[in-house]
Amino acid sequence: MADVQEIDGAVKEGRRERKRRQTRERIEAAALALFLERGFDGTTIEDITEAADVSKRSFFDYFPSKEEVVFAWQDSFADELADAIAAQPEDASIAEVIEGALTSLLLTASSDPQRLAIGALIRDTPVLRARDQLKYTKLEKKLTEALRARFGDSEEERLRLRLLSAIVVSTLRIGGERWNEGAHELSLQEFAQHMFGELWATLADLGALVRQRDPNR
Amino acid sequence: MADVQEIDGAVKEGRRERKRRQTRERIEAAALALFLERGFDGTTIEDITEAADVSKRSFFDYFPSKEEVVFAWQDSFADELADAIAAQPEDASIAEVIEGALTSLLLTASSDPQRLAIGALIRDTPVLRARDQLKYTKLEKKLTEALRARFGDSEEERLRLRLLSAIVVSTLRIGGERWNEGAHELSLQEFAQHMFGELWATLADLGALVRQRDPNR
DNA sequence: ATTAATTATTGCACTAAACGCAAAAATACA
DNA sequence: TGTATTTTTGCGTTTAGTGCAATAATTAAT
Repeated sequence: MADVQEIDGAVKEGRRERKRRQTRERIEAAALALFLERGFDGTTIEDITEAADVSKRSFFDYFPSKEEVVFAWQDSFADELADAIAAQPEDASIAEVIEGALTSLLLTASSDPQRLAIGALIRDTPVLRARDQLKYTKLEKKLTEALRARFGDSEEERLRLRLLSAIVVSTLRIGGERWNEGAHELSLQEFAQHMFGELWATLADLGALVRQRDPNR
Repeated sequence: MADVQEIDGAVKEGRRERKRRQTRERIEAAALALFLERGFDGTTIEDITEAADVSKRSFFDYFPSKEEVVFAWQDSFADELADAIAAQPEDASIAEVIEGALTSLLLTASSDPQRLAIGALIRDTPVLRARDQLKYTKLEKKLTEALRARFGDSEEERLRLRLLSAIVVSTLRIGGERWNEGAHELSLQEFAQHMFGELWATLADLGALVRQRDPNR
């Protein structure tokens, strides 16, 4: 009764870590399934712990709150962004780097049905929607770091890159809202292209306007 | 015992409305005083209702949650923004309108010690900080509306103005963060001027960059 | 293998937010 | 004055989240 397979498997992960990871995954899976079925507010923590077969108290040993179960995964998105930025061609301009990285990231994310389902869940749950804003904050931070790493980190550039990051993340957010408002004749890729087109055009127009009024900057 | 003064006072506001308003104000005042004294989390709703001398249950008849007491007032900020936009000179460019309106709004807001205190409270209370993000959403919406009212509302312009609003609100947010990071040798007015200067310059640079790569837009 | 030290899991009691409901109090109105 | 309406309250209930101490599982040491 005491002997289990010790043969293959990860050499680094002891029984403790493995079980902990499994339990965490079990809670997460049970929670998401229930959320999608009955809604976030319609699911109590007890429902989750019963489905995952752990005590109510243990839930809080894995997640600090009910909301965190929904958002735990999404830190990875910001990290993927940093990778995507670094993966852009050497000779690309800053605008091209951003557009390229974001587009490829979007296409990847949108092909994951789980993510789409969670996105829908967040969209029609007010509490989650509020919390979701944090995602953009994180994204903005990561983007700023990634741009600094690639395009310089001088004191003068710092604020500029931060503003640029905020602009890009806002575009992403607004694009997301528009996309989810329905009625897309365009593919996601075309849509993204269109959004970036509008963004760059807006910047160019405003830039020209300001330069014209105040030429010596 | 039944006769109270009915002489002067508002003719439109009956005793009912007046008392209700007074109670609401009493709760609000008591809550804010306690929050500032003991912190948001360190204050229970019972503390508030005792100080305001109403039942615990009545609290929820006036405010849907503890947080709302803090944020109830701040809807007015977005409305003031709309007014400030409308009040800008006729011949001002869109950039000038925005910079003018926001600057005057900022100066007004920063001279209200109550607002500053609440701002500080929000800043060092995580729950409130998360909720505070909604302010920017509202601001963005209002700004978009105000700009549309002033600069046209064609289908092509809609997205552009929405992007611009997001950009401006982001600048406001980032500026606020920078300002609160401390060490200001500049006055608030100078600081705002500097932030907008950086914003317009960033837009102009990016605009030029994009036009140069893709001249026919 | 037995024992000792860590770490994970659980049960239980507790605080606090928020909601529903129906009784009681205050106010308006005729 | 009496009656209808609205406000306030008390009470019970649900649920999220915490603290603590006991128990169980795992790892490491002898």
